[in-house]
Amino acid sequence: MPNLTSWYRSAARDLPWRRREFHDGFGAWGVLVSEFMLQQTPATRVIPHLDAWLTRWPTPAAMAEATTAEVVQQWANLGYPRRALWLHRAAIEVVERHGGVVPRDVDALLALSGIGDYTARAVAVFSYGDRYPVVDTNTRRVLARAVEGRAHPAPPSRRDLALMDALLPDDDVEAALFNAATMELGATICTARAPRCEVCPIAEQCAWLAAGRPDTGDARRRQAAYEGSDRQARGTVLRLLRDAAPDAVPLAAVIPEWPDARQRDRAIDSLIADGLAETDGEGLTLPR
DNA sequence: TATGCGTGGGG
DNA sequence: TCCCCAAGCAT
Repeated sequence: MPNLTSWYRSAARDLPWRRREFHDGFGAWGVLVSEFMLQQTPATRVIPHLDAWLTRWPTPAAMAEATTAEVVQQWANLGYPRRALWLHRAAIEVVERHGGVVPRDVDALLALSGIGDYTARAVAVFSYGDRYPVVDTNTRRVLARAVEGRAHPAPPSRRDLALMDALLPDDDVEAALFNAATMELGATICTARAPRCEVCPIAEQCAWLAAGRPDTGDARRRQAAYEGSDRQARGTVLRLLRDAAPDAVPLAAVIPEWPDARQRDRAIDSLIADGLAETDGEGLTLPR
């Protein structure tokens, strides 16, 4: 798909982590932080937080010195606050195992907390310029459609990596561009809900379009309802702790109005178990 | 392999 | 309005 990278060169969004100054200023640490934030959070929501984060903690060593409470509070409303915990742990591991330098080796990256197949290769490729397949949800959707002729990708698997690897150009720089271009196409043109095939640069090579876009409206596994869920309870408790920090909230004042007291207590217990909260028996706080 | 894990914007 | 889903990861 040779027209994909040429399309990317002209159509790519101007995102902070794609700018030269960003890489010059924050290096692989900046890429790592941005990738953590981008895990399941839209780019437009990440942008306002990224600069503040990196200004406060410009290196892994700086962040390793922070408390969990500070990190969770700075994470604010980005969602999935366990990511803040994992990023903090990863910073500490980078200091302890790698002298404060984000590793280049994919296996070393994979061994860091909160880093999986996507993030490890994203850092290796987008920061260090090495040649690996970078496969995220956008890439998997583009491959499912363009190559396999299906509206939706199968669940993530190692096969995605092999498929993308086979499509990657030999040259490191071109391969990195191809990775980024595929993700960008999925994010902006080949979207999940309303793909804009009319302006797609690889429409002529797309198996799904050639087949008449079968199964366009098929819904996949439904996300569990959020209203009334344990996750909502956890989110509400944690917001309370963030707003109160560094002060503790008396246990009796932790969302006493919550309709399901057992669910509330379950949320508190699970936050403590995750390391996102702690208690002395009287109050609840973000961990010190 | 399937599930749990936040939060908010857009169709 | 409601619902889909978003640069995933750990278990």
